[in-house]
Amino acid sequence: MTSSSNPRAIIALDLDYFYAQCEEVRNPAIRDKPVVICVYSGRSEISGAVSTSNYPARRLGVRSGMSIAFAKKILKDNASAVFLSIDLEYYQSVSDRIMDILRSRSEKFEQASIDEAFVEVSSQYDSGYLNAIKVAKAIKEDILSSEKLTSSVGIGSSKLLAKMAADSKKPDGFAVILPGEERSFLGPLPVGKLFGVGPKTSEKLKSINVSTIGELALVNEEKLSDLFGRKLGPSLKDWANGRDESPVVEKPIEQMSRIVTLKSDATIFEFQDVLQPISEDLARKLHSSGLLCKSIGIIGITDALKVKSRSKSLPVPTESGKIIFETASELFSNFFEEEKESRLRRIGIKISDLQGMHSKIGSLEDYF
DNA sequence: AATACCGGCGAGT
DNA sequence: TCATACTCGCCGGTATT
Repeated sequence: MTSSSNPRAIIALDLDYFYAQCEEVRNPAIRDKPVVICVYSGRSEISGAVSTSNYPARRLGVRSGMSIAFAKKILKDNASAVFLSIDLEYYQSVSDRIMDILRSRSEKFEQASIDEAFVEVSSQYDSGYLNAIKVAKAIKEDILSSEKLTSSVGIGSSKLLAKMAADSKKPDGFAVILPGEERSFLGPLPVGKLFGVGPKTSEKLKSINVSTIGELALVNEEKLSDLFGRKLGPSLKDWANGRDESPVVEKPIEQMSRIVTLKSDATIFEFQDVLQPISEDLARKLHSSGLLCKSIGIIGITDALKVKSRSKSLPVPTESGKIIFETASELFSNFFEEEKESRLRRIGIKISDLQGMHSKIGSLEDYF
């Protein structure tokens, strides 16, 4: 018995410069001006980082992740530039409305982030993706009419291809990679454009003379495994060849975290006031999702910006803010005992091993 | 020998 | 220039069973 099936038809949707565009919709007067969305850390008047910006700001050199100070410097002669503090709740409410509509209308849907989603329309497959194109255009127009937001969409035979298609034409873009065109689309692109390949991986690939995705596609698999590990190595080769079987499926929440920047770096455990509210926050979020956590961790970012972490799995899953707080406190005390010289700039709590409230896991010994 | 746990790293939005 | 707040996946090492 042989079986064959059509390629999948997947639409990737990406809301353009999402946070900044939400602000443009809320206040149309700032449209066409450089708009910078800032995460102020509270250490000084302007300390903090740029979350994102609109295209006028980007054209002048503003980038995600740069310091607010640097963005202000770049825009210092631009009287019209607008710096706004991030308002995540507002963007989340806009996102929720859009995602709920898409989810309710799709047979297969996956929200990938606050501003990205996949819709699969394989069931009405045609070789020119005419149906997928029609659906994608309808989605774009829906979002434009209901929320006044532009978006970029890509269509391809996998999530990877659809996503990279969407990325290739931004903003307000529309790109289709037909089945069979995968390699010719990917081949000429620099490896850094491949989803999952960031600066570190690019650097390593450069060291073995691989600079394009087409070159990566030809590298010996064992060599990639040696360099990048048994999972990532083979995946890189697959992706570079346009192979990606990952399904369009909504993923359950796996972890939640909260982290804050301290007013000044700390060398001892003295953060009850900081940990208390974020513990309660996490407990509330857990409870509202109907989940329990089985492991609790702390995150610290040192003055040298190195990430430190400690974690502990619990004997019994919890949703208690008190237990989250007490466990995190204990982990921080232990951490500073082990690393007396550490100065922490940012601290946070991560809860993971999330499970449904009524999942029956474990044996009798867990209860007695 | 398999599985679980732990801390670190990399990547993405 | 001076560096946020999240999420996810994977790695190697070690402990547990």
